[in-house]
Amino acid sequence: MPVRILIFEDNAGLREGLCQLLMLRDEYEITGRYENASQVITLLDQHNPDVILMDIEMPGISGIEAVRLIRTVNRDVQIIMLTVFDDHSHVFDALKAGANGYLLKRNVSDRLISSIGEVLAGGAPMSPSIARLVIGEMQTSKASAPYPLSDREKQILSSLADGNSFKMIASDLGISLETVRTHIKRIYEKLHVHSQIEAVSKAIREKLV
Amino acid sequence: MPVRILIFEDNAGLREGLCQLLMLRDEYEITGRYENASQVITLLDQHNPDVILMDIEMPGISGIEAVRLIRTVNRDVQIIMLTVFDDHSHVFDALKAGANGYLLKRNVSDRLISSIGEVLAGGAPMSPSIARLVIGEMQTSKASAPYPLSDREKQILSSLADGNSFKMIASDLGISLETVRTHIKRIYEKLHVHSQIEAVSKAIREKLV
DNA sequence: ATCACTATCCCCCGATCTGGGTATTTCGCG
DNA sequence: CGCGAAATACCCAGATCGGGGGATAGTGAT
Repeated sequence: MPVRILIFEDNAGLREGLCQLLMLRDEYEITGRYENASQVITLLDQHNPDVILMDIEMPGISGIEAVRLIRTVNRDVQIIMLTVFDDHSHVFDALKAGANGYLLKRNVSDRLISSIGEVLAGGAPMSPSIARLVIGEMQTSKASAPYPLSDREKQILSSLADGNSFKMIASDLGISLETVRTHIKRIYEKLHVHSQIEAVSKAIREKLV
Repeated sequence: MPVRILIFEDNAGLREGLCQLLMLRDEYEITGRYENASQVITLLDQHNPDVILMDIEMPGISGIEAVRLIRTVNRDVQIIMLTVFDDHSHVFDALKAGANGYLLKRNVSDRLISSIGEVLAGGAPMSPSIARLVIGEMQTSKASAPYPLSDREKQILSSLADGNSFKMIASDLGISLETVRTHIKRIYEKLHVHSQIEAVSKAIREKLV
């Protein structure tokens, strides 16, 4: 059985180019090609594709909106974004919406075939710069601030961040309320903050908890 | 100038295999190969590599620890993890520590060469299952619970999360303190929380702000 | 024209937190 | 052995917050 592919791409030249490229191989079947995604849900039912190639910028609804729509009714079809945008927000919005891969158009010619194979094998094909962007996201967590909090202080801070009052923390840890307060005061000094909110917000954002 | 490669891998067989594979190509130069990373900083200085292949499980210090150490002194060398572990915590710890790529040993034979090229070109080579894990991470920021906060409420919540007191929020927005309090009460109801801390912690973690 | 929702404002009271102190014990380090 | 860091505990005064009321006004949908 050939792999069923559905294409959404508003640029007619590129759209036909993609089709040509894929039709060279008989393991692929283009079940449909459209210049916008306004009927995406209906078309999804009609064609029941294995893979969708989705442009982002199209007249009517955007490719990212389309992905969101698709994911409300179908978690299985593999979606590869195919676009010129390599900025942070397009990439993350698309991935959060539920895309499985993200290819820049300039990489399409040499990576499309392998990417379709990869996405069907449970992978997440991405252009190199996109992959770097994605892992860069998780690396931002670190570095900046090695606050010298003691173990006890970290423990109390994280309990505080879970929404516990001083009283609750005290009884959780089996120590006096006043002791909790003393720890909290030192935490404030070390973090250069003056309230629970600031401490918790700083702690969460800088990944101390 | 050949690409200078440094290898840390405790399994002698695999280590030699990697060398054989790379030495087939004269654009690569193995400047060193070691069975543990205990001298990693010294060796880094000595060899000044372009790419490091790093196992995770080694006697002495782990590959992840080694990456952390390397990143304290060098942001430029490209590091590819080479390991059998494909679980969430190994992968994320390694990437957070500063690795640029993550290959499973079972994919090494067919992807090593292309991965080295990719990492040098500013990409982030990953085994397919790893890539899927990574993008799965950002999709967990699930849209499942879109709390129906009004615009004003979101604004106030995010100001609160920045560490502002009710008083500060009131004067920032040019409204009365009591109005801020009313909004806050409604936010608590909608979020099912009972304090600033809980609200802010929930807001940040579910990234409503 | 009524309903639901939003944004605005006010009061009260008790609980909680903040900032300023002081003090004891334990533990590791030189 | 003395020193500092960490953990423990207490007191007080004033600010802030949480939960309970009630109130007016505008907007958009039905």
